[in-house]
Amino acid sequence: MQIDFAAIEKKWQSEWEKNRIFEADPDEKPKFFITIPYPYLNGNLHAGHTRTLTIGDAIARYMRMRGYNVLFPMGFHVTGTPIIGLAELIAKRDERTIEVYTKYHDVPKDVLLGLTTPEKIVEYFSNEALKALKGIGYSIDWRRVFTTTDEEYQKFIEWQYWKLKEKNLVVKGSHPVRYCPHDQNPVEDHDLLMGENATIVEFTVIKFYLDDNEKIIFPCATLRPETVFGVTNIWVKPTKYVLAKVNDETWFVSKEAYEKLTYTDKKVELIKEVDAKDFIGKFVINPLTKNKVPILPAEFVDTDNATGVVMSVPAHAPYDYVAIEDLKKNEEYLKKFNLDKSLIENLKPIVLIKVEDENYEIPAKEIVEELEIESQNDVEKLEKATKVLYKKEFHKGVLLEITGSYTGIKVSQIKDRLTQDLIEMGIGDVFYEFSEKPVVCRCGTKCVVKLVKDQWFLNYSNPEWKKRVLEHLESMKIIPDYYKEEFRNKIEWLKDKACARRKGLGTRIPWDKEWLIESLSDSTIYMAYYILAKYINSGELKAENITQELLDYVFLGIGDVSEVAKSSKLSKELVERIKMDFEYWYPVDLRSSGKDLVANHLLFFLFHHVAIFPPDLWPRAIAVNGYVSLEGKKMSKSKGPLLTMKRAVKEHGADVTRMYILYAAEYDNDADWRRKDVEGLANHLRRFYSLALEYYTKEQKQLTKLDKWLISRFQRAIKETIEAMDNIQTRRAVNTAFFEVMADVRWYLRRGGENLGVIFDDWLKLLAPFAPHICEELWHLKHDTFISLEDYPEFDESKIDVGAEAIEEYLKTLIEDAKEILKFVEEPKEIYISPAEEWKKEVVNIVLRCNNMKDAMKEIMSNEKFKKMSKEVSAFVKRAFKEKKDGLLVFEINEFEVIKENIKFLEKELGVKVSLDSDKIPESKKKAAMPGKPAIFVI
RNA sequence: GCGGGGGUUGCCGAGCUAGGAAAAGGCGCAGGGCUUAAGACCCUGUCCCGUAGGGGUCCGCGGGUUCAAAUCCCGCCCCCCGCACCA
Repeated sequence: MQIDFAAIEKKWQSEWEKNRIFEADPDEKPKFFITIPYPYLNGNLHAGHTRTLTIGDAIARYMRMRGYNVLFPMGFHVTGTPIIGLAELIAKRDERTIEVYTKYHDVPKDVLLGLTTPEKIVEYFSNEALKALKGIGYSIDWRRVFTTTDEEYQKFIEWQYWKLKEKNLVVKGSHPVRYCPHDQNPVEDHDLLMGENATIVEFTVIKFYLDDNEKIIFPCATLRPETVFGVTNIWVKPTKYVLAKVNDETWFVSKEAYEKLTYTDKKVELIKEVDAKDFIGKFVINPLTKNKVPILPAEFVDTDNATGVVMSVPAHAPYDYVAIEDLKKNEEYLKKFNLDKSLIENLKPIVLIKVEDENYEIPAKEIVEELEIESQNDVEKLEKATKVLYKKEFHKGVLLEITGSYTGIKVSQIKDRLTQDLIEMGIGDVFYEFSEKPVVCRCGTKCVVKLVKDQWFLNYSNPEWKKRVLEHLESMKIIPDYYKEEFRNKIEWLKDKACARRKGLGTRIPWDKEWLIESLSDSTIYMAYYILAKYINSGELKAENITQELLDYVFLGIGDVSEVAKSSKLSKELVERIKMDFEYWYPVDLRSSGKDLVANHLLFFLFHHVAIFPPDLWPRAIAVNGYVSLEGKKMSKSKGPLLTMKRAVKEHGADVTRMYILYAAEYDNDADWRRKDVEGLANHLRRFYSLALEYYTKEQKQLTKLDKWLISRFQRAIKETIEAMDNIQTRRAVNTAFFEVMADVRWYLRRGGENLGVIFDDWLKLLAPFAPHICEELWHLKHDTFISLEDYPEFDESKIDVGAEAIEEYLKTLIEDAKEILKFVEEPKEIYISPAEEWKKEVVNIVLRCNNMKDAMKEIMSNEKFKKMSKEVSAFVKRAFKEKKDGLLVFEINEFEVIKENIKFLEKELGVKVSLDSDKIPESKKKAAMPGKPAIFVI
């Protein structure tokens, strides 16, 4: 049947808008404030947005029908660099960009070419987004829309930053970034030619002093500073190094290290190039133990890794152990450096870590021997030995007495503490290095780690702040629940975040105007801004009115109305009204978002709320959903493929698009958009529509047992749908409310049901959150209210009819069994059916007697005749217990009567004459009968 | 490496925290019905064997507990995602 989805959708969208039914203001009902992260507008809204937003809208509509006053607002995010980047690419007529934006974002080429400034892009895409969001029928309160570059919004952001500053949560500091010396810019992943997987690792530098010249420092770099207690010597590569002035010290480092140091916050100056050979054989002092140890040559030293000077810990480092053994064996090499063999022979490994349950003499020695490592050239095995040993010691190792005050500390917990101590003592430092190399910029230049100085940071590492966030997390609802653990881990992992930028759209840091506030940091508590936005859009509130005092008062209750009104040049009444709005709507009851925002936005969302607002205004719940792929392929905004929201709606209709995306996947699972499946769903909806036309307005007849079955089954669907929606399981909800009910409807019609209309009022309501337009249209066949504002159906236990359900179940199995038998009979003439009353009583009695299935099964299974059919019996007993729990043991149904009453139906289904004459059934067949499974005999 | 999730029938996916028949629902495929026809719709089948409702196999792999395990316990293999200054 042809249905003009588009016309129906347009009609109701305009009705909703005209009647302002989604504009939410405080009232006496309980409130529900749901927000979805505003989309970033460097392109059109796509299927990914569609998923997150449709889930949000379905929840909003559901909660509204459940009796809540629901606020579902939306804004647009445009701060940051990508929009500027896009404007530049369009201005440059970048071919790839033009292709992607015309082909995938559906921007007409002539329009696209005009989008050469960030402002034009923002204007264009926000208009498009608005059209898309309205065209899919989201129940958004559009009076509150805004864009993050609005002057008023910037006032709000400034306020937020002042609050953080007051609490000392924005601090100055330095941080290491990947940096391209040629471009003189930090590099992001997509700017890299090589080394995308490299991370920045922090080496601890320990300053060994040259014995005969205390001014020269050998800065040994290590990832395991605790091994400083086991140093027997230090290694340098026999090649050219340099002496450099680093701050006020003289360091001996590799040439590469010198280069790298120039990008740090240290003052660095080259003194001269030196030959490492001139230092080999000399001694340095271990600054912590004061031990005097020799400088020795080693070929394995990589001058391009950290300082190019390393400590040797033969007890715990396989490389060091082997290198020393190599030296002992190679007299010629020793001679070359004028080294005395006895010096080497006297190097005794110093063990400083004990691994629980193991009794190694010298761990490195043992593993080297175990793996039969011959020399330091055996790199592959050495890497393996190192990895195995380090891992074991890191996880299970404990420091021995030799480490003095660190005795007993776990290796896994020592690094940061010891490094900190060393720095405080003036004998330590840190050196940042890439975890893998090379790291090369797109321009071909090798990247370095640069320490950006004097930057503003959000002090997320602040333990007090973290603690409060963690505590709040425990009281929140996180959906799905295992993401709570994920959040816990991420909160602990979160470090200080640089929050200032040179480039991009955004708000300037109010006390340091040369910096822009980084765009993730300006979108943390903006849900509060939706309250203001209504008044801003109505013209009652202007940028100049939005003073610090006003926001302090509205959001935090600080200050006095009269003064606030005066300073903000607003009426007292308006100030109070805004404040009351805020107090009514806040906190956010649910933030529903894509899973990509867990480790960033959602985290910051929590941190900033905890920092700025009192505990009763902290968010209550977070829900996380997965991505959408297209025909199995990952979508990409910048490369394609991409399906825009508008296109999906245009091609398939809003309701089909919504329902498909809600049904395609649950929670954080990814959904796949498959055109064929979408069309299949459209058919289902058409079928639903025509069923409604046929039965909804039809006059009802007297209710039969079958009708009661339908009603009973439908009650179960209501219950499960509500349960699913309360858990934000839209897939389960649609599956139940639509597909499973549909399956029951099919059976109902097949059984000759005529009163399908009895469930339709409720069925339409049940489906309204998912397919609101169609439901609204059909609802109006009989009503003149908005279904969107009706009460959601409630589970009514009194309508459950276990007896009716048992009958239909019974008939289904009976038909199934009979058909199974009929397969084997060539020309069936008649089928005899006879219930097994005796066995049934026996089993039912046991079930009634026993408290649980386990005991019942034990008893039943002790009977040989049941044991033979353990599968069938257990199934029956399981059902019996379920029914027993539901209050009635429906297997009390009179099978004989049921068959008798439905004999016509059975004959129609089976295509043969059905008879209830048990005398005609041979004993052998009667034996196969079970409770609920009558004896069947075909002639 | 660390952390989170997961491996179920041709596919997508329930079920797995309360152990109880090859295991919901959707898709696909095959056959049949309806229809002038197509589409839609309805029915049946879709692990293997079977001329009586049965038997066998089965939920990543290997063990164990139990009358009974996809579900509980132990060991192993494999896959996906995050690890940041980017929205």
